[in-house]
Amino acid sequence: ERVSAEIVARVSSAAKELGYRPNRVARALRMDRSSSVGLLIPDISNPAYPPMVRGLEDVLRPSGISLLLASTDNYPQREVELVSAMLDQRVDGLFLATATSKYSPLRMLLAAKIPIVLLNRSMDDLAVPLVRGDDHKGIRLAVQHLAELGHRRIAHLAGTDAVSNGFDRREAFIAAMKESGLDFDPAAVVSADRFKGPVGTELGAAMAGDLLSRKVPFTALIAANDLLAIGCYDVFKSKHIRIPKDVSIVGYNDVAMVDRLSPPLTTVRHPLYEIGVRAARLMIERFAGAENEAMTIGLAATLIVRKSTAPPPPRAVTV
Amino acid sequence: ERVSAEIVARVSSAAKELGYRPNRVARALRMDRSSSVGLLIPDISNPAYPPMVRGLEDVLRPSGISLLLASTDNYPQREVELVSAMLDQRVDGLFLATATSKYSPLRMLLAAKIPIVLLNRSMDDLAVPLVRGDDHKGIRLAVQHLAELGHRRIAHLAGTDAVSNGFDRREAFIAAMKESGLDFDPAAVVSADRFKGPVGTELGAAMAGDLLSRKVPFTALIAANDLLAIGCYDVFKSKHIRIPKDVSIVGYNDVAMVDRLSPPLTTVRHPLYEIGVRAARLMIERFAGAENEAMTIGLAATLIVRKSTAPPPPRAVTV
DNA sequence: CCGCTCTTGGCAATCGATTGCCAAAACGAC
DNA sequence: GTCGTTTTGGCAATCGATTGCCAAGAGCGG
Repeated sequence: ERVSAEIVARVSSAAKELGYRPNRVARALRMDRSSSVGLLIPDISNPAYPPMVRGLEDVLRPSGISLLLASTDNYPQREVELVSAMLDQRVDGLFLATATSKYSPLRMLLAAKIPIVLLNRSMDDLAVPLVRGDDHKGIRLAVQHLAELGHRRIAHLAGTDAVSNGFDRREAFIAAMKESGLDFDPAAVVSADRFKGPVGTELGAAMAGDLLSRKVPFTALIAANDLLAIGCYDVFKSKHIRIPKDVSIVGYNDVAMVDRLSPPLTTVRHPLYEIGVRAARLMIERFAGAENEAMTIGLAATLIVRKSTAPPPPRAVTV
Repeated sequence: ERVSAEIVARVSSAAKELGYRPNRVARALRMDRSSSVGLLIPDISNPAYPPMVRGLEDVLRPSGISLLLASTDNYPQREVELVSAMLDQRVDGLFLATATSKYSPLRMLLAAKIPIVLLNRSMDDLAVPLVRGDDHKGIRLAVQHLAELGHRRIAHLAGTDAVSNGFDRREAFIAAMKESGLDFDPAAVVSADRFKGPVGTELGAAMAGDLLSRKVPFTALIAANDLLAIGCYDVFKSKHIRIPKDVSIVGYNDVAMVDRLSPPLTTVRHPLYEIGVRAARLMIERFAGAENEAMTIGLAATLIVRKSTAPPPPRAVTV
């Protein structure tokens, strides 16, 4: 700033010749800024997360910020341990894609005043920026699409209530059903909370089995996410229920490869990559001094119509 | 060690009461050990990598080692930048799933004496431990399976020569063809090097199109990885070539969801998760003082037979 | 030539934990 | 009670970069 250009050039060329590279650990200690951020996700093997991670990476890299990744498998205890470790490591910020709506033991740790950005899932009563997809709109699009095809009895495989996504999508489902004047039957909603174990196709299969055992009539089904929808494919196929001839299925997220299932899955496109991008930008703005405490960014959801939805058969399945 | 148990208890309880947590940055500076490691992969969105990352995570977490993740998209320059950044950050070790066989500008950086473990891809003339799947065996299993079904003319969609996997699988393919006494035709091998752009289904489609344009007869095809195989599905379907009736297809890796394609893909199971696990163990042993410099761990490959392979049709496709 | 401002170079403190050393205190044995 | 050993508390240096301060030197106008 106040040194001559010549000196600057001389010093930096000398530095280059000597191959000098500043020790970021020492700098981090002195400045109390590590230029690294932490990211907690449920499971990197769940196909919904890699695009989100890429979104974060792509924005953070140009800023020279490195990313510490960890999977929690939705275990609160592990989450606390991992957050503690990251805090001890003095990350400059924390991205959480693992938030639960109600009380989380994390709260205590989050009292630490490092910037936090929530991805996808919100936490009640916590003034923290959040980037999410528009679940209400997404579900409404799905319901409307099915209604237009002529479906009146639609079932829903709902995610956990503890997670805002699961809760919101179920609420949205109920609202959209009434809005569209369809026959909403509480018994046609199966909640993941009735089961245990990891979210995945097996869970979807178990839930679909539960739904069938209830004998509630339905001609279409909306799953809270694509993995659950795939579980339905498995169960329906084994029972010789044809998709979409007998039952229409709509997924959620538009995860990789669901366009290649048979039949290709109609699903709501959740902007996973974009969520990562926007979350990272929010964090960087925060680093730059912006006050974005309670800001929520809602990204549009769109319906991707493929081949798993069709007009309903004359008589509803109750097999 | 030489202090009374009572003091130890007193101190640690006091520490707990005060909520004392050691600052890992300061410790890292003093001890020159950060308890973090770096991981470079081509792209976390490529479904082959999440399982590998999980394998690493699952072994590193119990040891309290955190993981810095970065995707290079196979750009050597980005790789150099990311490795530099990680070195500046004083990671204790580096996992590279991005190695290229021949010269890489990375070499210079790797002169730094931090432990390195290569995943999946090897680097010529570099004494660094490597964990890989058995590509020769995997390809041989694929060829033998097709031979047993009665195929004699088999095509191969080969990966880049610059990457050991691509090279090895192609060599293995040629060797296995001769070994099995089949009709090996160099023109039936399409190399990814003839194209540019990211590895993915589009590349596979382009390669399959190239193969078809050559008019070499073949009744089966082995792709160097599942994504390429999926690209073939697209092209063949658009040309009304039926799988497996007209052409049999074998993939490689057994990535998530390929069991749900139509038809479900016969593929070689590459132990992705296990590679991550073993690599992490190698690293930890190294931290503990083990000398495992040039060790290579080869993990078994197995063939997963699904529905994309069948006996050849009476006459070979040359469409 | 003096006094002023602006540039340099140099020096010391700091971040928080680790490490080694030393003195003080406690303990045991003789 | 003395000597030797063990425990304890305390102190200082260190890791490498950042930050502020101060003095020496350069440059300029009066």
